[in-house]
Amino acid sequence: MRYWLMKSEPGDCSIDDLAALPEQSVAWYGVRNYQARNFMRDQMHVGDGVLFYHSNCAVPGIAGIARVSSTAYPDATQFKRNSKYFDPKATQETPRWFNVDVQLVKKIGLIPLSGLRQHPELERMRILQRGNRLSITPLDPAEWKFITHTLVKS
DNA sequence: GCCAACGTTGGC
DNA sequence: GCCAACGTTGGC
Repeated sequence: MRYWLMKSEPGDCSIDDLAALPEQSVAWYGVRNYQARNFMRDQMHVGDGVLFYHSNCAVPGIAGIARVSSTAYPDATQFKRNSKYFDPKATQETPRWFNVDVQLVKKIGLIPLSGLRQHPELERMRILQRGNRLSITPLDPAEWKFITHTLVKS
């Protein structure tokens, strides 16, 4: 069992968008960074915990709890010529990009980035490091527990 | 909208 | 393989 933080731009797919989807599940397509791809392809398992993070918006922060709901499979958008995620170097035989599915567990009251910074327990989180841009980052179990048990208001 | 930080590209 | 140029990310 591993834990992850996954960024989504709410203008693209917000926590409410996720909640409105069938099965409250979404294919995490569009990742075009090798490190993030490798996390999905090589290290994620069904049932892994996910913090659903809103990035590039007015109040960035953790908006919900989710779970990995599929193993990785080729990202369909890499083959679609009219998609902004189209990759001319990818082929059906040798796909370059992969994604998992992510399913909502529960929406939470937004924990803003500024709030995360208040807690010494979380100071090593990748999301809080200067210059971090990686859209998928692993979480320590202790960080997951602190956030989901202590910060999340039930 | 600004801009620092980072990843990728491509000439050499 | 180096590294300058470029494009993107994402907080502010």
